[in-house]
Amino acid sequence: MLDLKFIREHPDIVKAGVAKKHDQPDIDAILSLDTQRREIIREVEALKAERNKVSTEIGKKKKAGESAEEAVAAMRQVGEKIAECDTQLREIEQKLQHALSWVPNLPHESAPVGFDESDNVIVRQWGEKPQPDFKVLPHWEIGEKLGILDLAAGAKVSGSGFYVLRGLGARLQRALINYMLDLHTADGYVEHVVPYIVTAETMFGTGQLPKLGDDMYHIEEDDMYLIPTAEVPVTNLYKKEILDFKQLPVYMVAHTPCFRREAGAAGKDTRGMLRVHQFDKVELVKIVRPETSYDELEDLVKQAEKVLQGLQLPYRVCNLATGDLSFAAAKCYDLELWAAGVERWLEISSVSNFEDFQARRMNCRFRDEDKKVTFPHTLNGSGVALARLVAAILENYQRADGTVTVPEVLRPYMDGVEKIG
RNA sequence: GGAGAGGUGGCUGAGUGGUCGAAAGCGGCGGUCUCGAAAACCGUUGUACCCUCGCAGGUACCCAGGGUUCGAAUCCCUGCCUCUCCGCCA
Repeated sequence: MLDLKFIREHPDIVKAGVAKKHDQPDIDAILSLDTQRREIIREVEALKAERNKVSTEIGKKKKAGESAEEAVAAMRQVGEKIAECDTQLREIEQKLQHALSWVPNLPHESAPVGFDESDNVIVRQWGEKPQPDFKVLPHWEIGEKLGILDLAAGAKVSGSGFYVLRGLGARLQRALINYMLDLHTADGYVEHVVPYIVTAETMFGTGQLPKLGDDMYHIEEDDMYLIPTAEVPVTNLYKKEILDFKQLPVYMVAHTPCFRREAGAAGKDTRGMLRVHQFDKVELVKIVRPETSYDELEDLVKQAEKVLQGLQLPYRVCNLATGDLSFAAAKCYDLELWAAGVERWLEISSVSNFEDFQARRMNCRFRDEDKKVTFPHTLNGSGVALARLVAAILENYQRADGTVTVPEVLRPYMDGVEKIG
């Protein structure tokens, strides 16, 4: 959520910012509602001040045994007027809140202005694409051959878009999870186990609601949502809190499944495990002082890169164009992993700075050295997403004889197994 | 799921429908004292919004939302959460 005061004082900046994101919320409507709101507040507060004053006097008179009929009658009328104004005010504030909740975060100046992903800027690339002298099979083929990936079984149980890992395939995923959690916790991120089902309010806090409601699984009976990312429960751990500045920065990590309806993605990546309704992810979340957030963002990207470097997987870092930024993000780097079988760069991590956008929605604040209460900045990054990572390993570590080498860092997590098949 | 109890400021905990944003204690902060610290003493100690250049004002908030009333932390209704007991269950 943007600061209403900021919108009021800098409507042109806001309009230009949302335009860069190719969104068109009605900023003028917000400004007009804000004006109306303040007018009514002034009116109703003056009435309330009067009522409070006179009511106190009535109390005193009654105590003294005097009659106060006139004042009571007058205040009854004032009370009616107050009720009217309050109703009006509530309506306006609801409208304002609604309008405000649909305004995206503004992009940071260092995000390249552009329409979509084709305008993303490649910042750096790490590692060499493997140059195999044989035909590398896509992960779904090698996975099925080795008996470690069963897409048909996933479809049988849950329909398309679900996968089953078996034997060393399942073991490989578990090894990856442990490897990543160990890596991050060693660097100071505190491990968490969090709920996978959250309330609508929680979804609002990180900005998934109201705009992205269609992409999530909703449990109607309880009005609860399956999390699309651990970012949601982990960041919201701090909603409605006032932190002490000494508690910052907060570094957290959690492994969770992620559930996505992928509405609107029909027909894309239908094969394999590149776009599925459920996948696991290790997520990093930071809550930091505003003035440090862009340094923290760079560090967070490096933290995610560390995972891929450890696995010796070639990747590149992209600075997302404004038009490709998500609703809540001010700046975002994507990590894209090269997959030798499908011969594509796979988006495997998204590392974003939300500035105070989420904090304001969650009402998470901190008290600084001068006791001033302000919003911290929140960041998160995948460290990293699993299904695609497993896919990329099956492809990049594939050998001509149809076996797959286990990346060295994972062997301690797999009883020393060096290859699958 | 059933029965009961309860939700008050950072914490503990008081609060007859009127002067209560709320006693008291603890904690925190500032000061006096001290070489320094502890103790003691004094002072201070919520958030949001409206208004103002600032000072000063004003409004709201005692889990949340409604209601009764001239006036609600206090009375009524609904919801949520916590605790205890029972049932069910990994």
